[in-house]
Amino acid sequence: MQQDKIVLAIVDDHPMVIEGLKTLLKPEAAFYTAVSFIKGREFISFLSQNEAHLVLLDISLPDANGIELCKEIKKISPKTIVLGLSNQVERSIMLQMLQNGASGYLLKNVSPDELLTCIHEALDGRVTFSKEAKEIMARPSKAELGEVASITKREKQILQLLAQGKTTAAIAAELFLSPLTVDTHRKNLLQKFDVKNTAELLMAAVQQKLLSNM
Amino acid sequence: MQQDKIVLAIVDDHPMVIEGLKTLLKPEAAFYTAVSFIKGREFISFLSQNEAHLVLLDISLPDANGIELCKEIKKISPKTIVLGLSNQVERSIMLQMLQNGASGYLLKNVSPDELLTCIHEALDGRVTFSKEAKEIMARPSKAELGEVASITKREKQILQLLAQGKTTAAIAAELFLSPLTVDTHRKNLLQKFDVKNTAELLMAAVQQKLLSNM
DNA sequence: TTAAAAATACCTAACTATAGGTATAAAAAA
DNA sequence: TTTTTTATACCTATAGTTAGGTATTTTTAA
Repeated sequence: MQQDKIVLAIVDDHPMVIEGLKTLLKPEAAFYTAVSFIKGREFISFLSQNEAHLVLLDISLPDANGIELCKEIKKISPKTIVLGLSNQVERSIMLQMLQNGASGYLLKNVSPDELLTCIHEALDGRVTFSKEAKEIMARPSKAELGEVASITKREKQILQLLAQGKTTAAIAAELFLSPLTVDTHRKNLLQKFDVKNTAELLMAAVQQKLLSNM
Repeated sequence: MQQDKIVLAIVDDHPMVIEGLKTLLKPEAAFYTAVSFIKGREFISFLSQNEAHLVLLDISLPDANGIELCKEIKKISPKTIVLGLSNQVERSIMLQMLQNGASGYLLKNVSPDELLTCIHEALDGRVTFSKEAKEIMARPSKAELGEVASITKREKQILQLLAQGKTTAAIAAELFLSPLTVDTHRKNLLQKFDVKNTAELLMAAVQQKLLSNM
């Protein structure tokens, strides 16, 4: 009773990672057909004509934002299971991935066993994380799954000015606002990013590339 | 005329990268014996008892600083050729690696062909870079062209902790220093970078790529 | 082996950010 | 059109940073 193989896509700009994943998947090669893509957009093209059951999606691709890509994938093919794959250990990125429909998140130091376990779990419809990713997710945090940092225009603007070392008062003067208003925005940013001061806020913003592209 | 195989070591905490590299090396398996290590220290132990002709050394290992590790390797076994391997595109890291005796640097998006070419070149005694790494080496950074604040080890350490949102008191506790000392270091940093607060300091540090590696 | 640089530690006072609220009007979404 | 989100503004306290220093010891480089 031979059923069709599961189509497993790998999207990663590093050939060695692709090869590594393929090798780690070999023990179960009987069940999977692996296809791989260096570019995020290539996979989107593929997906519009073909089917993929599960995709291991690198978050930091040169030609696309992994988080946006995940959203796009789920829009084109809602049944495709997405597992985020990255070196990035930011909890907020993981949360954003889940919000955009991902079924889990693996850090690139995943062990061979974990990799296969996570793929099984994801194919069974469960949400899954690699060991280290799980630890990060377990970390206590105010930000719940529903309220992930999506910042408003005004907040982005204030973030930018904070990054220039400006004080609340200076920002207020520049934007013709009350310093108290600026303070409120800053406090909201701290809450959204789940950080406790401006320094940490800016580093989080840098990591999420919120400061470079405006 | 069968000569002994070249011992090629891979030091990387990601099993998938190790597998990927091994797969990419397969075409020339006749010439190489590949050994791999998840931990930097494991390789150091190995090296004290065995020989390795070339090592592909991941720069960002959890248990060791790649740059320091490179220095250590060259001390134990000066003949071992070290090729840095990383996702990190910081020119300063590459330069530090070379200073510590590395024969080149590969970014993890290296293509299969490049990988083999670079290994050949390194074994021939030449200094070698992957395509993208070469590009980065070719353009001197802003940092090197101009006004770079030269900061001390201690200052770098404190900068890193400030980037984690830690307060003077917290940093002092972590480093077993007086808060007043930490404060002095922070003040010196502000002066060196010619900025007026921690937020601006961190952004300047990010721009000069002083925070990504330690 | 000196001189310079780095790391250490202290002081006072002023300034700024952070925590934990509340509240209202104007835009956007549902 | 109602509901939700965004942007606005305020309050009280406390915690933490910044601006001016000075000064000793320990390392590193010349």
